[in-house]
Amino acid sequence: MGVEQQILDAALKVFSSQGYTGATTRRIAEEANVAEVTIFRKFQSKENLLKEVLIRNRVEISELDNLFRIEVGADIETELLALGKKIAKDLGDKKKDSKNRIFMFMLFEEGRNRAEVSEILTSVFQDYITRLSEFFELQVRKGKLRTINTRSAALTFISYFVYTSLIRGVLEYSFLGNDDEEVERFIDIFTHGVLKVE
Amino acid sequence: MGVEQQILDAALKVFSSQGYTGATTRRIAEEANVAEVTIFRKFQSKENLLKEVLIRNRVEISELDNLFRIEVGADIETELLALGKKIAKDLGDKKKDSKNRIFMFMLFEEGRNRAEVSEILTSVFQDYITRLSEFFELQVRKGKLRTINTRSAALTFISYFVYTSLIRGVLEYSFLGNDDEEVERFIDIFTHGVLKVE
DNA sequence: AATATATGTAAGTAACTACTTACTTACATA
DNA sequence: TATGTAAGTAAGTAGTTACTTACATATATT
Repeated sequence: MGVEQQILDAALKVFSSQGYTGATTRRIAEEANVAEVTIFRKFQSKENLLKEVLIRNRVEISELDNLFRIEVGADIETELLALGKKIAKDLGDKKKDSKNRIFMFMLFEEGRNRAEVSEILTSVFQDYITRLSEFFELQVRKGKLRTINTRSAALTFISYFVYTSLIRGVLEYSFLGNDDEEVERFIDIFTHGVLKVE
Repeated sequence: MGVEQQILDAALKVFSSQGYTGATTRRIAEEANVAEVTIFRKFQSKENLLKEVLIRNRVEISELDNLFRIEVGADIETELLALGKKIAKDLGDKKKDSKNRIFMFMLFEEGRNRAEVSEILTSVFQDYITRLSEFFELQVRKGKLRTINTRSAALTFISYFVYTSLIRGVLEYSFLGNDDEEVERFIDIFTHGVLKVE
């Protein structure tokens, strides 16, 4: 792996856990197993390093495509469940080689003060919502879902997964027990609603 | 207003917008219109100041009580809508004198590294979820809601409001249009589900 | 063998930050 | 009037941080 990539990976990791201000170039260099000066030779400044990390971790449409390529199940609930589990896994994934979505949460804070960050967050969010909306739209046309506002459905869906992933990283001990069971209960509510039908 | 309170208010504001590491005692002093040294005389350290801010902004049970005191509507959907609008308003409120909920979002970041912060977040989260669960539990017993996992319902509900409030503060221009209409669409989905019933 | 390139080591700079110390001013109360 | 208290002013300390400079080393290329 090239030195640039080592640095980018390390930066992603340290920015994620310490935030932009909290992350030091020294710490990033340590994590990347390079000399600190190498960071400046390759990326000029900490600010620019953040930008590069941002650019290279922008969610690729192709990645999203992959996420939405789910097996067509017998019923829509099964399909939604499969999609939900996939998204939950994707968001919670902490493996080094996978794009670290936790990074996004650092960005929520940074985004309030840095226009470039806000811009990227917006585009990622937009991609996700659009993609999900299209999926729901399709299901409505197929007659599997009722005629709802698909963007609102997408937002409801996304909210649950991003938020639970967020709190999982923060709360002392998670009351959210097993991933999959929790997702199943959400999908149940999302599919059928909470209302008692007489 | 006493000097302590001025400092606490300023700290809340600056911590919220800059994060703990990004906030400087100098900036807080400026915002509070006091000399920097006064902060240290009153609160000893920046760390301790954060703790005090945390303690004094802990969501009071009585406040939650107030939030859940909603009018009993004709149907459950109307009640949920009223509750949702109230929560959205509470979370989005940026008035100076109201407890600044944006602060919570800073805490999500800080909570990953600071046990005291995580502890407080956990208890606030727990309070909210418990309170909402009880509300749903009651509605199930009343026969207004079907027999669902009420904690999951609460989590779904909370997720939507916290997440949308989060992105509203970050994203460039909000695609989320009007508050109330967006909430209405969420409540529709939450109540009836997305499934098409034949 | 000569040279260029990529990296490391080490020392340093300028700015900033949390926090301290010493002294001053304003005001309330005894 | 004298004294205590809460606040300000100002200067400073010690540590950290982003970033620079100068020099050394190793490896690949010509």
